[in-house]
Formats: sequence, structure tokens, C-alpha cells
Amino acid sequence: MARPKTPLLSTELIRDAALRLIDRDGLAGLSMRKLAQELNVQAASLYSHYATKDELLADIAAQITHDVDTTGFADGNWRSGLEIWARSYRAALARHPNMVPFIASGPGRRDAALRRANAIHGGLVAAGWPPREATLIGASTTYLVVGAAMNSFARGFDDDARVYRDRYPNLSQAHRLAEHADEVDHESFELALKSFLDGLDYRFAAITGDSSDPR
Amino acid sequence: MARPKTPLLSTELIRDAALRLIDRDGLAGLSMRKLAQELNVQAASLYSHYATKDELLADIAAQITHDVDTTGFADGNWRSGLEIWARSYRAALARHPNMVPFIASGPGRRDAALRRANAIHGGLVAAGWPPREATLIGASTTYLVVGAAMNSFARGFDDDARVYRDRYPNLSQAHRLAEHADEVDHESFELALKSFLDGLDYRFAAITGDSSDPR
DNA sequence: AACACTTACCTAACACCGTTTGGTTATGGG
DNA sequence: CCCATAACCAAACGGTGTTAGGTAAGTGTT
Repeated sequence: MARPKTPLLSTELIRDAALRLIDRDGLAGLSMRKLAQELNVQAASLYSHYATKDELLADIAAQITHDVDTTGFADGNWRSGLEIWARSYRAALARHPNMVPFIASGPGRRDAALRRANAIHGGLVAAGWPPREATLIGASTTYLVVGAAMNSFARGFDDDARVYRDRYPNLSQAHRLAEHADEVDHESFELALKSFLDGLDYRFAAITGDSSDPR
Repeated sequence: MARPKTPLLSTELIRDAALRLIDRDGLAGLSMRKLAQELNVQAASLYSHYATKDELLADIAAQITHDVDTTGFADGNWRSGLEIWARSYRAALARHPNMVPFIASGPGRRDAALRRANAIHGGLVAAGWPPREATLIGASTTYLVVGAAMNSFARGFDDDARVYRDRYPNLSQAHRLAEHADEVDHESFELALKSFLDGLDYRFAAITGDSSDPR
């Protein structure tokens, strides 16, 4: 077959099929040949639409993080701005956990990522944080979100209770973590975020000279 | 050549050479053939010492995290216990940043990792935290460390200042981040850790009924 | 309308990858 | 002394991302 009358492929079709494969089979489970097969096409044909596999993954990453919300700083409340950003970011990552290693280790130089970074930094400074602190806070919050999304903690425990009994008495309930992994992940993230923001409240009060407890 | 009079290889030799390659060329830059060449040996020979590449990487990961310090809970001070753990963990990861994606996404089921988790959980409970909270705090702290180690934030900025001028006014200093990436990473982590622990102090006071400000 | 250019598919191949098979020889234990 | 095991090797298997070159359909220009 040469060029078909109506196109068989498009970036959207390829992107969606690839993400479906990643969600199902993991990041390592995506190969160009398998993806092509899924689309009833030969692997080489994909290169008419994406120059490399990496470019395809970057496009998928951009789509996943597309609806991360950085508009919460508009009213000058930096705390709720951070909360909305962090929660929407984590939710976006949690929807496609197999893509997290790629998103977290790849460079976020794409336009949309920079626009978000700009909004966050600007929002923090407008609310009264010194620029340098704003940079650190942006990074810190990313640490929390990315770390939570990598979620290697709760998933890292073996489902078999016998492993823990006797040998690690403090972890005697650890096997239950596997059943409730999502719940533990969520609560851990909320605890981390709340504690972090409480700590920032304290710091903010010290910086602005406000001696009242903002909590 | 068949079996040599004195062994050419050992797990230690292989492990060290592999880690050197990873540090130099990145995680994807390690192949069994390249590693074998570095050791003046054929690739198949490595399989006399490690069953798979994954097993080799797990061994490297265990070595990297070997000197993570979880002894700081001994005196009943949970805050300094967490600080010592988090700092030593982050330092271990920062020494070999190319291994972080593997360590952070691989399962931490190995014996040493479980022993550490047991010490942390036990230390928190002994200091007065409810068991469930102790679980969440352990996970939260891991989030911070792993997120910081993935460090995609500061590294994600392009070194070229012209990209930022005009388009992202709030990031006009962002190109300087690349020069001071290590410093920004370190300060961001310390800010995150301090704020998180300050927030936990507040939470702990509420739980134990202590109304005084512990800071 | 005729022509050139570009696009979207194909087949075939290249250079790599992790791993396995099967062979050879030295070592260490009974 | 013998023999199972261990540590090396060459060669191959099935997979990977990617490229080269071919063909025919679509698109734009004169």
C-alpha cells in the first residue's frame, strides 16, 4: 500500500492509542511496533507524525498536565493558590501513574510548563513572598507532588503478611497497605500538603512581621 | 578462553563498574555489552554473577541507600529522627542522581529497606504518634525526599536567558537557576523539610493536647 | 489541465538491546 | 583421582528505535 485515500493516522489517534497502551501495559510496555499494530499500520508509518518516540511521550505528558490549575492565585491568597495547583497536579499524575516516571524526570521546558511556572511564581510574589522564597516554595511544592505521584512507598510493601510477622513488628499491619494503597497515598499527600502549608503560614507571618497565628 | 585461573569478575567489580558507567552516562547509558567491555569480558559472562540486569540495578540501589540513617529516633525525639533520616536519605540519592528514577520507582521490598521502615514507624509511635499517623508521616517524608531527588524542577529550566525575557516576566531570573541548581535544590529541600516539620509540630501539639507552641 | 512537490503509507534493513544455549576449561570437594 | 560446579566464551534469538528508499495519493502553481 502506498498513500491511502483517507489518512489512517493522526497525531491524536497515535497519542491516544499510545496512552491507552501505557495505562494498560506500563511505560516499558509501549513499543513503536506494538503501537503500530494497535493502529493496523507499520511501525515506520508512525514517523510521519512523530519524529521520535521521545517526542510522542513528551506530547502525551503535555496532554496529561494540560488541565493543571494555576489560576488559584488570582485573589491574592497564596495558600489556596498552592493548594489548588498541588491538588490538580497530583490528580493529573495519579490518573496515569505509568507516565509519572517520564513526566517527573523529563525536562519541563515546554511552553505550557513555563507558563504555569510563571503564574505560580508571579502569584506568590504578588501575595507578598520575596522572589527567592517564591522560587524555593515552587520547587518544594513540586517535590511533594512528584514524590507522592512516584508513590513508591505504599506500593513497595509485599501483600503477603507472613513476610512481616516476627521480623518487622512495627510493620505488622503493613500488608494491609496494599489493599488501601490509594487511600493511604491520598491521605499521606493531604497530610504532607497541610503540614507543609501550615509551616509556610508560620514562615510567612515571620517574614511579614505579622505576629498572629494565621491558622 | 574458558575458565581463567584467577577470576576476572566478582559482584563487587561488576557493581562498581556499572555504577561508574551510570554516573557518567546515565541510567539508559548502561548496557550489559558496554559494561562487559569496560571489564574486558563478554556480556554473557556477567550472567554468572547476576541473573538479570534488574538484579544488578537492585544491588546497586541497595548499596547507595546502605548508609541511610534511621537511628535518630533512639532518644524519643521524633523531629530530629525524621530530620536525620530525610537528610541522609536525600544525600545518598543526590550522590548518584542518575540512579534516582530506578530507586524511586522500584519496589523497596528488600530487607534493608524494610528494616529502615520498621525503625521509622517504631520511632514515631514510641514518640507518641498514633500508628496510622506514623504511617502517613513516613510516606509523606519519603515524598519529600524522592521528589527533591527527582529534582526535575530546577534542572528543567533552559540555560538560555533569551527564552524567558518577555514571554515569562516572572521567570526573568530563571536562567540563573541552572548555574546554582545544586544550591537551589538544597535550599528548596531544607525549606520543604523545615516547613513540613513545623506543620507536624503543630499537629503533634494538637494530638497530645499540648497547647504550647513547640517551636 | 499539466506538472512538480509534498505527504503518508509501505518493505527492508541497520545497529543496538537483554538474555539463552551450549561449549570449554579450571577449580574445589568427596 | 574424579567429578560436579563455576567462570569464562562464541553465537544466536527475539526484541528495540530508527532510517532509507519506494510508491501512490493529495496539493499547489502556472
